[in-house]
Amino acid sequence: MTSKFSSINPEKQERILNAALKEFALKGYENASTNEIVKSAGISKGLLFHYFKNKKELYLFLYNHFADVMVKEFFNELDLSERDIFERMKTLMILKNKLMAKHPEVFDFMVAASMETAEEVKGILNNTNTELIQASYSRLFENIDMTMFRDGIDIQRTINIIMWTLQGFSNQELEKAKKLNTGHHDFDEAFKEAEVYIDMMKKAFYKSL
Amino acid sequence: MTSKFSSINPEKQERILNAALKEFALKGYENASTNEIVKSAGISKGLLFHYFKNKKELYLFLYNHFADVMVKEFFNELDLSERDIFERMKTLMILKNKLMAKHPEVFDFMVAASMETAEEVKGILNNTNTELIQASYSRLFENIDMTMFRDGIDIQRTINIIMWTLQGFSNQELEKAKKLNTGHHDFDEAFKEAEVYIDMMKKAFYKSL
Amino acid sequence: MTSKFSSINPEKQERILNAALKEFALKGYENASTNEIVKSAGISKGLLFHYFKNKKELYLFLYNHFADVMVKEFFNELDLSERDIFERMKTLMILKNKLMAKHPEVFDFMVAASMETAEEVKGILNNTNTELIQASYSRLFENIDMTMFRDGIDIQRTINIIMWTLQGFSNQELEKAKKLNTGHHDFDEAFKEAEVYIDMMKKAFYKSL
Amino acid sequence: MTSKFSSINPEKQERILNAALKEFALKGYENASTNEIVKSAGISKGLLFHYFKNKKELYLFLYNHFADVMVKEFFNELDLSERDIFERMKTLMILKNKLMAKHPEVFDFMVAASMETAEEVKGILNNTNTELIQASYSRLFENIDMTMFRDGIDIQRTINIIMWTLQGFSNQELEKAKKLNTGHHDFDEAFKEAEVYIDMMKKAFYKSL
DNA sequence: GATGAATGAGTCTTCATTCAT
DNA sequence: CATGAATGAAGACTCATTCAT
Repeated sequence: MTSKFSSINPEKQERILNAALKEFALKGYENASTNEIVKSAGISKGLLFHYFKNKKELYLFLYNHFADVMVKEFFNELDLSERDIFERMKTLMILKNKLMAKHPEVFDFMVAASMETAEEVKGILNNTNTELIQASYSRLFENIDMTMFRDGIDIQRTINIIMWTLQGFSNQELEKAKKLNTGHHDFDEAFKEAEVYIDMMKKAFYKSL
Repeated sequence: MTSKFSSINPEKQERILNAALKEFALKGYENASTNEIVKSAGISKGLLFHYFKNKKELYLFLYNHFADVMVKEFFNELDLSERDIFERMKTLMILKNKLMAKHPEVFDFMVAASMETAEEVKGILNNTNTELIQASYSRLFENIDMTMFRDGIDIQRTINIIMWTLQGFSNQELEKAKKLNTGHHDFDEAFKEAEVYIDMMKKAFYKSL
Repeated sequence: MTSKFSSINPEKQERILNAALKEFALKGYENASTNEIVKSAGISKGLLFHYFKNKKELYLFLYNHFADVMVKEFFNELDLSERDIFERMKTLMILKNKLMAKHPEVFDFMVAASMETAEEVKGILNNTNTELIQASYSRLFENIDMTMFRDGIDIQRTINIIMWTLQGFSNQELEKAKKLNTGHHDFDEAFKEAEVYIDMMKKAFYKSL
Repeated sequence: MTSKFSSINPEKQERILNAALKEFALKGYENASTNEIVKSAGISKGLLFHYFKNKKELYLFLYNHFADVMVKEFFNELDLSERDIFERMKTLMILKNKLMAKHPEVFDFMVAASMETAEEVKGILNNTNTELIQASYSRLFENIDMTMFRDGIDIQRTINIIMWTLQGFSNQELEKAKKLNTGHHDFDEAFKEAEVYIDMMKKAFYKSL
């Protein structure tokens, strides 16, 4: 079914994908209008349903497509040879920010999708969702240098604390940015602040030199 | 406009509020049907729009009403005389669980509301949202005993680490529960696990005895 | 669901019923357009679906309604005290012709309905169909005078021959009328011709005087 | 227009014809989907409309084609040298049953076509219809032995009575079979029953020996 | 206050037909 | 010959909102 779509003019593909992405990101699955999508993609009503047999299939295709795109771009740039967990997390946060700045609508869409409540789409999404995310997440903590942690410490749980802390911080910054909704807020300051947290956690969980 | 509603038979008020709560929690703002609401509230179409000039106003009223109810019930039961931050956070988590068990639909609604993507409602909600949440959040960390923390430590940021960690843990447990969707999962075990994290953080951030 | 419809302005009821009747008779179930129905009934799109929850329910209501009307009108006027089978069949044919002249669209609709192939509607229709028709048909042959038939003749099968013959004749005349589609063709002649067949059958199956 | 079609690979012709036959028989004219036809015929959309300028022409071609096929097969096997009307009618009924068993889809299609309500197709069909049927029907009663009938009897009308009776009986059996929708019902019994009617009519209309 | 009939723009989806390749 | 991308009108049905009663 999707082969039809994959084999057409890439420029048109992109137009359709972007139109759908924006509409779904903005309005959610149920409320998004296929009418709006075709209008802003500049194609006819019939054509959309020639490519995707219904709204749901379009949505799922979008989700898989962009999840793929983002995950690939992410791991392409992520340096997994860095074995210090904090360095790794720092580059990870920077990378995430770069991607968000580069494809903000894709991020909006993925976030909206992961919160999607529409019955029709919820189940299927969660499955694909977790597969991808679990596969990806586990890679983030592969091959970490454990020798740096204090002796006797519970490393697995410590990693969790580190992760939750950095996530919490990251979300806080995001919220701030959204509130100001000045397109770009001061990333440098945010990273300095992140370093402070990292230092606090190093002091707490790493062997003291 | 809402004065009309406030001055009617409280039993009918509740019927309407509950009908709307369920419908919005289940289907989200856009997809919720005023038809279903009036049917399950046992009132006429016209009457609903006599009380609330449109769907949006009804939604906002609901949100404010139940946010109020929950926050009040929360702080009613929360013991702010306990000055040890970990004890406070522990009772806070327990309280949250109790409230979720007692009013699951209200929680569903509030969560759904905070994730609401519908344009019409998103903006306004966030405003009200943050006012309440900021007012509430700041109270949670009032009058904490700072003397327990290691000397020279950055207390404000340490509190953040503690909070983010416990939130992260809490969310993880919620996700697990959702995935199993057995009505109730093993809370005792979860609390034991929480204590492990708390002990780790005490060791890291409190003065060693 | 139908109570809504039954309780409105009878003049409007009739407008809707007639509009739907014509559309369904002309185009069949699947091809009939609810758009056309509302347009020719002079009501809004929403209103039709306020009365009938979908096209199918409207169709079924129509069918039951007009089957009822026709059967009632039919048996109201049919004289079941006449015990001679040929006299009875003659009056029956006359009556059928009168009804067809009086409500031609209803007849078109009922005939079309009984031939309806649309899956959605076929099953349900056949049930109601046969109940009504069996109940009606059996009454047509109640209390016939059997003493007129030749001795030793198989009366039940003879009645079948009579019925099939008169039906065959009736259909032939209908076909002729349709082909000429002059609104009215010469009924008198047709009845004289019917009498000829009746006389032939009397000679064949009745005792000779 | 049809010359294009007639001059292509016969195997492909048959594939297209059968695909269309099935679709039209199953869904009726309006509801049949040219999409389904091309899919199940394994040809492209454009090609179908290259052969037949539109859906209607395809339908009409099908109808004429299969009417021809059936009529030819019918008269091929029908023995017109048998001059006794009842023997002729008996073999005719048997033949009809054999053809129905051999080409059920064709019969379904022809029956559905003769009941077709779609405006576009109704008129044209009836014309073609009657030409064929009249030409065929008249042959069925050619060269019948009139000497068997009672003296003074109206032979033309008697033949009608015989025909209508046997048609009526045949339809009744078909209805029964449909109601039971066991693929095959007891034909032997049906033929015995037919013989009973035939004997009754012989007694009534033939010279007594 | 209370009712529910009425509206009509909007929803997704289908379909015969055309035409550039 | 043959393809299948492209069209857009039409399909059934929904829904928040209004208003006469």
